[in-house]
Amino acid sequence: MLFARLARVSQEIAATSARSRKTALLAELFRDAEADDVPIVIPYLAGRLPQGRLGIGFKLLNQHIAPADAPTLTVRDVDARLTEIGSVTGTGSQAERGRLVGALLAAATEDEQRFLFGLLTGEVRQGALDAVAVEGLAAATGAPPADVRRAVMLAGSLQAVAEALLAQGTPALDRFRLTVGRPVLPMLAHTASSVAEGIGKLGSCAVEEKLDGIRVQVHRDGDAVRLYTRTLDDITDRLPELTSAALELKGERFILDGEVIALDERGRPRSFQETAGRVGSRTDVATAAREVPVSPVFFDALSVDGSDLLDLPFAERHAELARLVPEPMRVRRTLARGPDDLASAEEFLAETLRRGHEGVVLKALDAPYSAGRRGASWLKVKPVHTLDLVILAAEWGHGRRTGKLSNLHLGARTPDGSFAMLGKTFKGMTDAMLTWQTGRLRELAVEDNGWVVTVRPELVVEIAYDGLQRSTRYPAGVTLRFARVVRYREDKSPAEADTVEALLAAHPEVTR
DNA sequence: TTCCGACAGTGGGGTCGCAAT
DNA sequence: ATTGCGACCCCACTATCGGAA
Repeated sequence: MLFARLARVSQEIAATSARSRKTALLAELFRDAEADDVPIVIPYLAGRLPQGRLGIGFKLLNQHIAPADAPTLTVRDVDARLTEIGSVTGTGSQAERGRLVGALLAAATEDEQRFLFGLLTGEVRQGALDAVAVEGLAAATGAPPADVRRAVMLAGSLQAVAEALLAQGTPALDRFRLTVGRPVLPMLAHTASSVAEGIGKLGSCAVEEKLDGIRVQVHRDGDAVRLYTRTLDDITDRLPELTSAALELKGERFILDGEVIALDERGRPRSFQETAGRVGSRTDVATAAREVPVSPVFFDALSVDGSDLLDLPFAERHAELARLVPEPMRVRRTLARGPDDLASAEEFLAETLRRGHEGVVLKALDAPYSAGRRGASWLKVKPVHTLDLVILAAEWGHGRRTGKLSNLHLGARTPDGSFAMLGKTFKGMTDAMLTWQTGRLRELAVEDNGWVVTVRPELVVEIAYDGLQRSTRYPAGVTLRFARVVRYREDKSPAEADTVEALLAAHPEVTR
């Protein structure tokens, strides 16, 4: 199959907003793909590269090579060239990669260049990624979409399912079963603004501590233990204490879902940065493990002794978990049997926060484990802080925000009357707000370098954030975690904005 | 007809580790 | 030795489509 066809279809998908049409376009293309093309076409049209890391960044792509007049590249040509580029290592490899990328671009037409650029920068922007590709795959083969979706969750990848399905048809889906040692996409949670709202939606539910660590899926088959992250990366070698913990459990074969977190000697959580640094350390695991030991805390069981628990209600899965895992290694929890238990659930949240944790997750007791989905049966509740900050600058947006000032630089007052930047945010604005702030900020502009527009610090905005964390990037030594805009405060002057001092005082644990 | 679940898009900060300088 | 940068961790929020109610 010609690469140009993918480029054209991707463009057509991007041009329509109807998901049904996107699905139909993908299905037509999948049907026409030869067996050897499938492993390439599927990820490309889901906006991903099968090779993963290639060492090709914006710089290498931005060479302005004259495009070819006529399409000649096949998808297999492109794949082979990218594999070659990814395999170049050693001294001068960046220059060699640049040459190879240039040659590839020169062989591509203008449309193909554009699609390549999107693929390599992860910005395909066609409004269709894995989920729509799954729909297209179902349409192309006549398989029920729900069955395809489930197979993808259990395989942990679209790729494997697509190849089997296109080669062998619907019966191939039966091969994708929950298997110890093969990771499945984890179930995710929605947000609720309060415990009351969450209980209102779920009714009878478990209220569990939300730990600020790294999600981990633990597989044990006899003496073999494997650990996987949320994106199914294998991190077994980095966390030997988790392997030991899994081997101490009574069961021989199981899959557990939980969180790994670094706790201090009093059992209080260390900062997320410390936990993340530990989990990310690969080169000297022994030293890292000595300095920042981590603990597993489990909250779900997906498989025990060969039986698949995914479709069981959470209450039953948890009973299995409790049989297998002793209490200290399970997440703290309480039960709320509906709105009558609201007070005790709120007290549980308060106690959780006193213990230094992030918040709670409410989980419907009757819900199955919806692998890979952000199901509505798990709702996280975290306290939200707000500040009134001053806009110091704004950055021009990309994609659908092109031409709009999008990413705001936020500052807090300092004792000398100037403002210290605390971070940026692009979240929380509606389209109307984007339009309004673009106009307003241009009135306040003192400089525009084409990327950042610096403004007079006169506009006050109310910002919500989840907490404060240490930073080496910003002058106050701290930055806001997950900052988002709540509303503009044109009724407030910059002199009424919040101060760095007050912010630090509100989060003493960060600077201590 | 209205409501709401699921998706894609738009990026944020930090950390690690590799490659280039 | 330092620096640049990609890949992963954590993540919130809005717009939109299309099926459910």
